[in-house]
Parts: sequence; structure tokens; C-alpha cells
Amino acid sequence: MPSDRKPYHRADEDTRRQALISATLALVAEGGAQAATVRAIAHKAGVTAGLIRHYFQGKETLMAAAYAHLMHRMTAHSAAVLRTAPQDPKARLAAFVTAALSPPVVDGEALVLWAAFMQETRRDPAMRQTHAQTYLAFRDQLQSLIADLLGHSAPQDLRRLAIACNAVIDGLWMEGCALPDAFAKSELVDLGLRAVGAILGTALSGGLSQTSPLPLTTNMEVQA
Amino acid sequence: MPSDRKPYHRADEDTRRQALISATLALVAEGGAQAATVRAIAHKAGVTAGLIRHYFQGKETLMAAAYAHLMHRMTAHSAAVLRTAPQDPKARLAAFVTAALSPPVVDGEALVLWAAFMQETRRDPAMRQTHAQTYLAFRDQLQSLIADLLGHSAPQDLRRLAIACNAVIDGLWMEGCALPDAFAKSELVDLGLRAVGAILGTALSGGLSQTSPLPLTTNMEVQA
DNA sequence: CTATCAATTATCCAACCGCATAATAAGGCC
DNA sequence: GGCCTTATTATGCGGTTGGATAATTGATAG
Repeated sequence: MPSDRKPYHRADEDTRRQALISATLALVAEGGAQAATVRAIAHKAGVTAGLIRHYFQGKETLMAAAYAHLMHRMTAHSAAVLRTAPQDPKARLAAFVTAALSPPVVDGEALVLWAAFMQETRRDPAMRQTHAQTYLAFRDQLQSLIADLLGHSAPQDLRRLAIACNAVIDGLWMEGCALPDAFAKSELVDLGLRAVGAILGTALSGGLSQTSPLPLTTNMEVQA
Repeated sequence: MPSDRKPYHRADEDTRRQALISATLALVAEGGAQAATVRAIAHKAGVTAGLIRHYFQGKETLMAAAYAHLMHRMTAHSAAVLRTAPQDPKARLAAFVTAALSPPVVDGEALVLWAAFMQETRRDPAMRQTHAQTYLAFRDQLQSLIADLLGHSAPQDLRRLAIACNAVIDGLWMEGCALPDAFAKSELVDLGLRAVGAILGTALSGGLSQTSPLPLTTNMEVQA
């Protein structure tokens, strides 16, 4: 009698874990957190459901791992950009803003993923911690760049400026993710650089992808 | 034989619908969308689960109604603020920004509610429509206020300014909701007014709740 | 070539989900 | 005060969920 059991091949632990995490992220992006059932995740990863419990403590642990992976991907990208950026403070800040408002950070799936996991932080303390850590880390990084640019300012002012600039970036990130077709190719980056520049009182014409050194408001239809 | 059936009293249709919607919002805020099961909703509303189907087509319809109710509450608040605002364009914009960054718009539950429903829009077209409508309505309102303030500018510029200002407000709203204890009482409003003012190149010292007419950077390195 | 062992599949389970339908009683009407 | 409508409760159903356990099989070592 022929065995109709599913054939399979054994894989590295890292491979399998990564496959399960990727499948989780894909499903959450497609249909929200409730679409990521253990069976759906396993199916998309090409394995059977029981395997999830072999590599993770349970579904919650897998979700937390997926969230941490997503956040790590973003922060790692920011760090990498800064590592290869020039030394000029203005250019460094411009590169940072540009990276935060370009793919893969700005992505159609990113906002849904973020939203899905955000509500999960209400239940899982581990995810809440991951959330707070990555959130404040980004703002601190931004504040450090602003400090380098403006010289030594009062810490109070630096904090306020970082909060405001972070807000612009976050808001533009949200709009870019939610309405990807509502903005021209580099419009988001351009707007971000000008708005941050306006808030800091220093034009960020770092020679990067900015099209013109004009302030945010210009009564001429200048566009690339 | 004594009937152990639950005693009850009949209520207005509006009362019951409202109770079910409120219970839905409360549950979603507490534990995300997946915590809002028909049984949990009914229990929190003080009725039994079957009643949901008596007032709504099904759970999806109830969720959509709850989302619409939430959004309507916010937009109605903005509209009410503008209705009682002075005529001076500067003061009107300031009042609008202030309202968007104060309770009840800024609220610990608001962000998680928004996030929970946002991912639901991925599945339900009706909720997607509600989402897009309220989102763009807010930005258009903001753009109209900016136009009144700046006089006649090119539509392209107005759009860019509205996007940037909307981003600041959204970002500050998010930070205020997510980290309610990280900001002093009116700090969020103050930051919002200054940042929007910086972007527009016009100080928004409309005499409202602003504490000082200083720009965002107090020891002013460079400022327009 | 075979024994071994763990990675993987298969199966089962209790709980819960939303929904449909039947039973009941609350409250208005005459 | 009895009746009639219907708002509300109670019960049952098929399907799904996450988790636990048993059965199998692919790789590896000797």
C-alpha cells in the first residue's frame, strides 16, 4: 500500500525558523493578524502545522519573533545607511531622513504590519517592550543627528526638535505607506527634507536626492 | 418550577445599537480586534449574543458600524471646533491643530483602535471606504485652512504644505497616543503649533494656548 | 547496508467562533 | 386584565482554532 504521506526534506533550524517568520509576516500583511493562523502559516511555509510548535514555544512566540524581525530589519537599514553616509552632519541627517522615507521602509505592507502588531502589544508584554525599544531608539538616533548638525543646544530644545522631526517623518511614512500612489517618485523624500529643514531652520540641501534648495513653499512650479 | 432564564427589559433600538457599538470599541481597545467576539461584545453590552444578529446583519456589519462611529466622533469634533472658532485665519488654523492634538482626539485608546480597524480595512471594502473618506477629508480641511491663511498660492504648493502639516499632526498624534506620559500637559499642542508654523513660514501665535511666541528652536541658530 | 535519532507529518482534542433557529417573556394596546 | 407583537434569551450546529501526542521517515554515522 502506497504511503500517501507528504514527502519532505530536513532543513537547517535557521532556515525553517526564517521560513515560518516570513510566512507569518506575509500573512499578516495580506489579511491582518487574524489571518495568520498556525495552519495558514505552516501552509505558506511549506510545512505542516505541528512543526511550528517544534521550533517555537507556541503561536505567540512566533508572532513576537516575527515582530522583532520586522523591527530589526528597519533599524538595521537605518544603521546601515548611516554607516555608509558622509561625515557632514547635514548630509548625514539628509541621508537618514531619505532612508526613512524610501523603500523598503516605506512599503505598502509595512503600515499594515505595524498596525497589526501594535494592537498585539496590548496583550503581550514582550512585544510591548520590543515596540518601545525600537520606537525610542529611532528618535534618539534622530536627536543625535540633530545635535551634530546644530552644535550644542540645550537638551530641552534638542528633545523638542527631535520630537517634531520624528513626527514629520512618521506622518509622511504613514501617508506614503497608506496611499502609495498618491505621491510622485521622490516627492515624499523631498517633502520630508524640506519640512525637517523648516523645523530646524536649516536647509538640508545635502546634495542627495533633493531637487532644489528652495523652502517648502515656493510659488513656482519647480519640479524634477 | 422557577424559570432561571435571565430577566431583561426592552430598550430603544438606538440604545441597544449604541450599547453594542460602545462595547465593541471598548473590547477592541482593550485586546485588539480578535478580542471582540460576538459573545464578549454581548456580555459587555449586558445582553446575550443572539441579539447582535437582531440589530446588525452580522459581526462584520457591527464592526463597520463601530469604525464609522469612531471616525465620525473625531471628524465631528474637528467640525465643532471650527464652528466655534474665530474668523481670523491664523486663529482658525491654530484652533484646528490644537483640537487635533488634545483629548479626546489624542487618547490612549485612540491609536490602538485606529490600528485595529486599519488592518481590518484590508478585508472589508466598506471599512476601506470609510478609511479613505475620513482620511482625505481631514487633509482637505487642513489645506483649506492653509489656503485661507496664506492667501492665493499655487494649488501644487498648497497640496504640498497640507501634506507636510498633516504629517506633523499625524506624527504628533501617534506619539501622544502611544506615549501619553512622555509629554507635558500642553507640550504636544505647543510643538504642533510651532512645527506647523515653521513649515508654513508663519508663526501661529493666535493667542490660544501657546505659552510663548518663540520659534521651535529657542536659542535660534538660524531662522527664517 | 543497517541502525539510530530527531525532524517532520498525521491525528486527535477541547475550546471557541459566528450563525441559525426555537422558545419565552416584556410591555403596549384595547 | 387578557392578548399580541417582538425584543430577547436559550440552545444547537458546523467549522476553525491552538495545542498535545503518536506515527513515520529522511538523513547521518558506523
